[in-house]
Amino acid sequence: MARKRTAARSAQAKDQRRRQIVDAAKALFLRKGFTAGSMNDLALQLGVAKGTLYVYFRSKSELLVAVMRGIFDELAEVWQPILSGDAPALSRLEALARAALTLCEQHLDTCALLMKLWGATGEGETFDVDLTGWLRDTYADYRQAVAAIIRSGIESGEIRCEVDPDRAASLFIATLDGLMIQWIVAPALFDLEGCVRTVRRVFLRGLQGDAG
Amino acid sequence: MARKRTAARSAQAKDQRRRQIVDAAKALFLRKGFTAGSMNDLALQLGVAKGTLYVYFRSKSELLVAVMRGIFDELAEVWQPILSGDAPALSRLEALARAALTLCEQHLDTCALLMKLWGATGEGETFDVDLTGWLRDTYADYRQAVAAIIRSGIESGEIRCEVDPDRAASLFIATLDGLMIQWIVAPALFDLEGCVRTVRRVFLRGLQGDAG
Amino acid sequence: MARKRTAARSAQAKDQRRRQIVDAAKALFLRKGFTAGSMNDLALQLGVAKGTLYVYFRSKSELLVAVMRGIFDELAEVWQPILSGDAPALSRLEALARAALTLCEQHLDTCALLMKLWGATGEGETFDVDLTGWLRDTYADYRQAVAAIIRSGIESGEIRCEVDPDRAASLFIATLDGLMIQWIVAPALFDLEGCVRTVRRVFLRGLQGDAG
Amino acid sequence: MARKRTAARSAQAKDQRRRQIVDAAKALFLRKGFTAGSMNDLALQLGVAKGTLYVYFRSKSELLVAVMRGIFDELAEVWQPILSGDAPALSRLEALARAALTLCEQHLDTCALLMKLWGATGEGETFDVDLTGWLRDTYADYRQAVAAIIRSGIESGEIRCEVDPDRAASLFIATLDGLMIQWIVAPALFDLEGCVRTVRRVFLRGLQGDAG
DNA sequence: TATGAATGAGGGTTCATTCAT
DNA sequence: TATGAATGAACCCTCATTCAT
Repeated sequence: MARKRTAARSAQAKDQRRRQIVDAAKALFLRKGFTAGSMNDLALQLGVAKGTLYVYFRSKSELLVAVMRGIFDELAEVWQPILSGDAPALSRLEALARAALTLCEQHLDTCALLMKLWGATGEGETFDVDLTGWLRDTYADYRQAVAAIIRSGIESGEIRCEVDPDRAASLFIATLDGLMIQWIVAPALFDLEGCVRTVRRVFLRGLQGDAG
Repeated sequence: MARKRTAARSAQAKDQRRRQIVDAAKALFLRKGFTAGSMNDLALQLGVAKGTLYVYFRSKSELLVAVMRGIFDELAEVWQPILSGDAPALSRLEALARAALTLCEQHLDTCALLMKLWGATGEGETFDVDLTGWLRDTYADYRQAVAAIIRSGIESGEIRCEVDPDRAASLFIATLDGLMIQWIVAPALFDLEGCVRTVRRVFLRGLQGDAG
Repeated sequence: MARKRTAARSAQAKDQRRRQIVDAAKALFLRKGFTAGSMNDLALQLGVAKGTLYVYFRSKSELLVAVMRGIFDELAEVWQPILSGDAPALSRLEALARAALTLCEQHLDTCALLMKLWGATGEGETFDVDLTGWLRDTYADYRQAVAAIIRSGIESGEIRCEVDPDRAASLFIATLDGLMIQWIVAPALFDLEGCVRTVRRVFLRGLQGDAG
Repeated sequence: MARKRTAARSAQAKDQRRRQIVDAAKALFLRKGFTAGSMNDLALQLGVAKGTLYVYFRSKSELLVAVMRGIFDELAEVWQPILSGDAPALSRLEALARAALTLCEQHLDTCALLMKLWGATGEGETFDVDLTGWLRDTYADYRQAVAAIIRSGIESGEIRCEVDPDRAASLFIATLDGLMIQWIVAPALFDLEGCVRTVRRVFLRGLQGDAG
């Protein structure tokens, strides 16, 4: 019994340590990029020995995967409630846009990192993990979820029936990704509400039935 | 006279060599990314000595700049005629989208490189050149050109007057960038005409006046 | 406790390794000069990996500083007792000369290295450390110490009062440096006692009061 | 006849070119040291192609020899008249010291270069020319010339007979070399007349017969 | 004679990773 | 579990030298 508790506590401690490392790695990769950010830097910043990192992650690549997963988990956290909600389609799309862009605004650094990491994907072609594949699957999941919303909008008459739900979902996500890029390149130029309003007035309006 | 011709021939040869190097660098950076792609690889691929590269480019960064310039020059070549044309606004926007996406389709590698390089921008201390600034300026130029088209569309009544030209231009470019990303991540899923059609049916339709 | 002992042993081992590297660097720089002697050579000679050197010294320059410090420490070890002794001035000066020249004789290689390193000082942009300044200060220290001896000799009547202690100290050190140079250039021609005798018969005699 | 004149003119032009290169090399080696100063720099500074340098000098080492020869030639120019003059021994020695130190003062940079080059002597052990040997011979020549003066001073009774002319000559030259070193290390501290006066008051006084 | 593109060995330095402790 | 010394391959870049023109 005592043994078990100890083990549990230990497992918990290990998890916490892992998280600390991932957080530090996130900050490091953001500052320096994946290739340029070194395990040495990371160890120094964490105040542990270089070898310790390899107790928790088998390689630098594995660490990269953990960091990316963390980023997409954050997005999932804010999107999931909206995706599984039952509001009208157009307002759910607007909510998704607002949620994604809010996340950008709050964690512009994280978004920048996403771009950096994504540029690193496939780099050196020797990753232990298929990052590109994982990214593709993640994108597909989101597209399907958005397409489902659009499809429901078409059924309810909110959205014109000639719209192809899958393609429109792609376009929707593409728009958000593209806005994120611009935000990163020129942070000063953007404001959340302006973007959301334009998405509503142009994109969502484009989806809308003529009666709308 | 013979001297002059020789010099001219030599200058031409040098130019050609430069171009060869840039092309090879483009391919290399695409495959491996900027940081991971080494000058050694590049020399090997070109079948020249490492030192030769430094006869043509003072540093790896300078090579990167040349590569990026080349990419944007390609885009400019297809966009410029459309931007300076006098077709109706909506059809010009559609033409821009088709041109950009066609370029993506034809040079998916180049697009991927663009993303990679962009992720690398600012990575690792400093570049010899302010790449980020240059990228930001280039984006701004394109945004203004698109905004001008939209503005003319509003004047001609093609586009609804409540649309903010600058924001809509941002959205337009963002959409294209975002589509490019998806294309890179999952090349199999996309087709040019489908994308253009969706841009027309959703985005452009969203811009259109009610009369359209 | 065991931990502590281990740490102590480790620190000691590290110190020893450092010393090994400095010694090997001394030998290398002597043979090839600072710029021409490479870290590669050094590693090969020590039988360690190139990277190992950078565990102990951050850069080649830092290694150079360590080497120079070592050389001057040797000199300080033999001069200090004489400088702080209380023998008559002239015999102390003779002792200093003999000590310095003996060191030259025993470590002709070290002397040659000193000259080489000194020539390298200021060579090639910048060192991490102000070697030239350090060298200048070290020289100044010795000059002052010698001047103090001469001054005491003047007070005791051993040395003529019209001698300028500071200038004479300079001349004394210059003579020793110059002899060192000749020794290095033509090792076969010199013998310790001959030099010391000539210093006594000419230089010290020149300092002496007429009564001497 | 015309042929001959042309050849003469050409030879003259070649000589002039050689001198230009040596001068530029002197300046370059002074600034950067021998190893760090590159043929590229040199060509750039001269405004000629890299290959041109190899028309006049077979290698970098040969250039070094030319530079060193030039430096010693300057010294020879001021010493020769004194050496072959017939003034009293002590005043000739003083004249030599003044001449050498004046040269130092006027061309401190050249002296510094001498030290640098000298440090480079034997560096890499792959010189095409035996620089060390040449330097040793040059020193020997000067020592013999000075010894001859001292010997004549002994004969005339100016200098005490127990002085060993060869050793004293060594000491004399050593003193001048050592002063040069100090001058280079701390230029601010030295003045010509002070040095000469001290040489006279201490060194030459030490040589002098008791009657002096 | 003069050129300058090309070379390729070698420069100092970094870094992910391993392993004995 | 945690360490950190050691590794060695790879990094970008420099440079004396050559040779076809």
